[in-house]
Amino acid sequence: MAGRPVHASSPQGRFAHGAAALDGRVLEHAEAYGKNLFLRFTDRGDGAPPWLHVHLGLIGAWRWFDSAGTQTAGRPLLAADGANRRLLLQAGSGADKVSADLRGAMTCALVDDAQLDTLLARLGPDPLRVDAEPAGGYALVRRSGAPLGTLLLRQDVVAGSGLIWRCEAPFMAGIDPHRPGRAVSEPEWAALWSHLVTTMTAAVARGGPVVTPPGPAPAGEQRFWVFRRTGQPCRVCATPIEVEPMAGRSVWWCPGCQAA
DNA sequence: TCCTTATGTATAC
DNA sequence: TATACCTAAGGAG
Repeated sequence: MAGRPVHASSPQGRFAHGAAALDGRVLEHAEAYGKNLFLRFTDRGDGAPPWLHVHLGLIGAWRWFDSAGTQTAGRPLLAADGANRRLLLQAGSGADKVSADLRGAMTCALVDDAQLDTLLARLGPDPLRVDAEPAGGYALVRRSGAPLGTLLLRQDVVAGSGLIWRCEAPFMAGIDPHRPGRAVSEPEWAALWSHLVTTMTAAVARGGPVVTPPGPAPAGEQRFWVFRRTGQPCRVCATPIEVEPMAGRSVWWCPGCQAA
């Protein structure tokens, strides 16, 4: 949609004011920082903020449709209806028309440059960005007594990391997620970061879902080293994968491969 | 039809 | 640490 005027509406009504402020403006570009998506729209001179900030949270999703109304991307919606559309963006006309349907997002708001700066200031290095500086994340890790598995959920440590990565990255680096941050060495952090860059980049290239172990996986299948593999044998050493609550959510790890 | 779960985070204790 | 919030799918009854 970039470079084209966009028709915006909020069929659900929850974002009606914002959609009205966006309607008809040209989308200049889209950029992601961690889990946050920012869309910049041209200034129409009416004082409306330039940025649309979207965070999908736990359940949000974008779904894309072509001019015929056929879904072309995003998780299929079985019981399709327009009632829960937070934001509907449409660009082009005739056969070139495309639509993006946003549902269930945790955040969908217009922000100005200052608010954007505030949001970005809370984010640490993003493994998917070439300008990322992982040392900033390590500075927080090395002076924290919190477990690595907890630190890897913090967006100021690694922007974009989440439950999958807080399990998979420690496995790939051979570190027990219970290990306190201050006991993670600089080379170990470098290894964690390298694994995050490689696997997150691969996930984006694949268009998801995420696949961390090397080797072929059937289209649409998710394969992980430890994530949600409670009791199953480790793919490396066959030790049963363990699970336990950490920071209010589950953490999975291999007691055989991951050094305390 | 109801209940649970989901790759997240802000806020109130 | 608990809970609220948003939506949709799958399973139990």
